[in-house]
Amino acid sequence: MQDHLSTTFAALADPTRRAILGRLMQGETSVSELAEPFAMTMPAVSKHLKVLERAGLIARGREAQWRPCRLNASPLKEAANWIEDYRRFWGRHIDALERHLDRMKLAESASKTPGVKRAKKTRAGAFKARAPKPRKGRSR
Amino acid sequence: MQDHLSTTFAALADPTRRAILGRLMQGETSVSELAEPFAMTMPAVSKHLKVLERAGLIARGREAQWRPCRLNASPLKEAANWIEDYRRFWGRHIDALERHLDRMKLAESASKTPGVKRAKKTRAGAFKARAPKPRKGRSR
DNA sequence: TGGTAATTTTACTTTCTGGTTATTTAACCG
DNA sequence: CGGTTAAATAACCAGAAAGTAAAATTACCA
Repeated sequence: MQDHLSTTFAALADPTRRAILGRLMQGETSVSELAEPFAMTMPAVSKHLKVLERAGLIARGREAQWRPCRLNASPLKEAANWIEDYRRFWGRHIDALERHLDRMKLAESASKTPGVKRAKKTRAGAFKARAPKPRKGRSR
Repeated sequence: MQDHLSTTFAALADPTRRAILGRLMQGETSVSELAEPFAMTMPAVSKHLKVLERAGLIARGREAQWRPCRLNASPLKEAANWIEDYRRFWGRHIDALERHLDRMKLAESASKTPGVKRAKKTRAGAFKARAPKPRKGRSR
């Protein structure tokens, strides 16, 4: 997965990991305390912590038999900066997401209904505006 | 992966996908045009687009045999909001990330050096502050 | 009607992820 | 010393991701 930003986003793409970061906002703590709210074994949490650590989102110390974890949010700054560039785009086409979610919901209930088989009615309608530069030359 | 936020972050955790979003900032375009900069086949790009679509980050139309893609940044808003909560944490412990990166770099070069075998000197040093509530009772 | 272009789908492979149980390491404590 | 506690590691597994090549779909065009 190579680059730093990808590692950061990948680390955030898990609700357990985000919850762990949330917990760490209120102060450094031990692994078992972090694990407690979750319905999973310690090694699983340990792996999540390793992912967070490799992303630089947490730092770990050692205090006798405990390995306290503390939050380090700086990689989030980089992520936030990346997202910032898109700020001027949310706001226009605002409801496209909602339409998307609606469609998802429909698709879901449709898939729950057997025998429907996805009617072939998906034609045109959206995107009548401009053709995307057909560029006849350069078949490549 | 279930939840919406995880889906969004997962979609962002790939440089190809982020580049596609970047390209889409300068306007809607066709799949083959999107694919052009990348050293991968069309089906691969098609899959990336599907990931972005399922995350609600792009919308797709149909114009004859083209399926133009357009950017929809609204899910990024949600992601940005989540990250915002951590803003007050970057800034303190600023250099923890840099230390982390340095350690990574060291580990890398160390692993390139055969016969070193990781000297046992990793004790204490960091985290002398407060023990994380040893809580003697409740063995559980 | 047949050809061609754009894109998706299918089928398959490889690698990564998130979880498990069982074992090991490290440090405390009596 | 031996026992207990905190955590990591090892070995394993199922399922998702990311890629490929080849076939199918869809619509234009002569």
